[in-house]
Amino acid sequence: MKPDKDSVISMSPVPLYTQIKEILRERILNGTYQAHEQMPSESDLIKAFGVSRITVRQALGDLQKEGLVFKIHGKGTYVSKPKAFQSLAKLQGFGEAMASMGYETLSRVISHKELLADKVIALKLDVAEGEVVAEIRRVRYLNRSPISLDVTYVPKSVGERLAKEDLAHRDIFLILENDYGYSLGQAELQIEAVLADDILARLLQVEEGAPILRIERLTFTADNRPLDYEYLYYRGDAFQYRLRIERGHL
Amino acid sequence: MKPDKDSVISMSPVPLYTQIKEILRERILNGTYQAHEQMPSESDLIKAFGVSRITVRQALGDLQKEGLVFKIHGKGTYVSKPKAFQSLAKLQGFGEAMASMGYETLSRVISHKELLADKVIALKLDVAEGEVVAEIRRVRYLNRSPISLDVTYVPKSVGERLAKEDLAHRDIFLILENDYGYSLGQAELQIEAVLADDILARLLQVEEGAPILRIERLTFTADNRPLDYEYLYYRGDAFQYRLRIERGHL
DNA sequence: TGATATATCTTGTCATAATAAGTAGTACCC
DNA sequence: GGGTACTACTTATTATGACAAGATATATCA
Repeated sequence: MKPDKDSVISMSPVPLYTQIKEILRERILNGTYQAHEQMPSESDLIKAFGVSRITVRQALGDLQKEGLVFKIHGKGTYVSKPKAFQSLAKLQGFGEAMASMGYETLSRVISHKELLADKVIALKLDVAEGEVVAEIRRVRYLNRSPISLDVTYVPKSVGERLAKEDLAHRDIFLILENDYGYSLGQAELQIEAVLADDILARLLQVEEGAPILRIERLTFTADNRPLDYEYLYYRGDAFQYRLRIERGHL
Repeated sequence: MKPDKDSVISMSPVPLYTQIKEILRERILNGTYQAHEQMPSESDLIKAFGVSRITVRQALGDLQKEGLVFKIHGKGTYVSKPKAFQSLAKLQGFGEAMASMGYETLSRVISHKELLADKVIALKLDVAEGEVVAEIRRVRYLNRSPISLDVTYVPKSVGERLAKEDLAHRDIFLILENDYGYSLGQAELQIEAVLADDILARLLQVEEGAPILRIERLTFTADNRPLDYEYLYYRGDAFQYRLRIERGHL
């Protein structure tokens, strides 16, 4: 029944439209579809993948939301300029964001321990002060250069499970979502500029006193419970945080 | 054939799912559907509006993207906590943001001139390279302490009008919206950490080499034309940029 | 009683199909 | 030659129908 054309694995638990989306994303990133004007029409894709229109449209619609393509009514679907002004206020892990732009990242876990929540962490994670929480420190690399130090706090139970995961290659966000079934919702960010102290300087291979982008991020599940509290220290010279925000109407 | 139940105007040029989305949004805002657990099921909405499931799902999906509702597979669709949390990544000027927190701000215009757009500015403001644009430099104070240097680029015509305004006490955003009738839409932000050079150090009364939060902001009107391009240099020790973002699902 | 099975809610995914509407090229008529 | 109408593309919208899968309460059986 299911014509497995073009390497779509229909028995996979991953939705068809997601598989197609990933295939198309790959083709955009590797240049099969060049910027501007490209992309086969919906009916071409229907024939190529042997799926229905609704599936193709959902895949293309998702890519459009991610900013990789845009559509013009009556003309077709086009590949966006790789300009990278994507990530419109989208909550992404570092690895996710880089991977979606075609970069490879690596993390090095420098510590993973349990400690007692202080007042701030208890408040943020909505646990009692003194309760045990997990702290994970990772240095993240992009093209072998250190980019950031991530200090992550999660509830004890989550931390225990994460201890068994391959944090060097996988994003915590993706593990939480795909493996643990958490549905991530909003996040609160707080951004400021600081100077590198000796520890940061050593880990990120910059001079002491170099500019550091310090981001505090509290991530909530879809039902608004805090799940993940992080301090991210980005090298100021190597990373820019881009986002798109809207003027609040409503 | 089209059962115009519940005031859906089927002959309108507005898509059905958009009409339904607006009706549901209205009900969420006016409290017909209260926070958490509410929202009729999809089949209820199908019967109530007399439309197909795909239409209801598109309406709910859009509302989910806007953050007003969230879904739980197998359980239902829920209204997100409204109020305060709704201001996810709201675009506002510095003065606005501070005023809403009860602080008073003051700006000092240190220069206001016209110049020829270089390549970057021309690209951002979507004008021809070499075209005349206005540049406004302001130092912003909070409690008599300098907080930021704002370098603003706007088209020549807007700059000429702004020259007559009281920029010391009024936000450019508010002038554009309230006096000039522009409707502001999205903005693209780019945030990075830099070190203060001698000019910044003098203007912001910090040491040379102090951490500076550098924000590049391109603001669009509601119909997506670039209107205002700014570089904002915030003192790292005196300001934090807070926002709330969402995880893009669907 | 307690564990299991079942029925029935819900949302998620996918197929097929019809009509509308925007775009652009072509053929036709004046 | 130039304007108009037609046609053949495209995406946009909506409908109907089916089955999958998560959640939950109920009923059943050991």
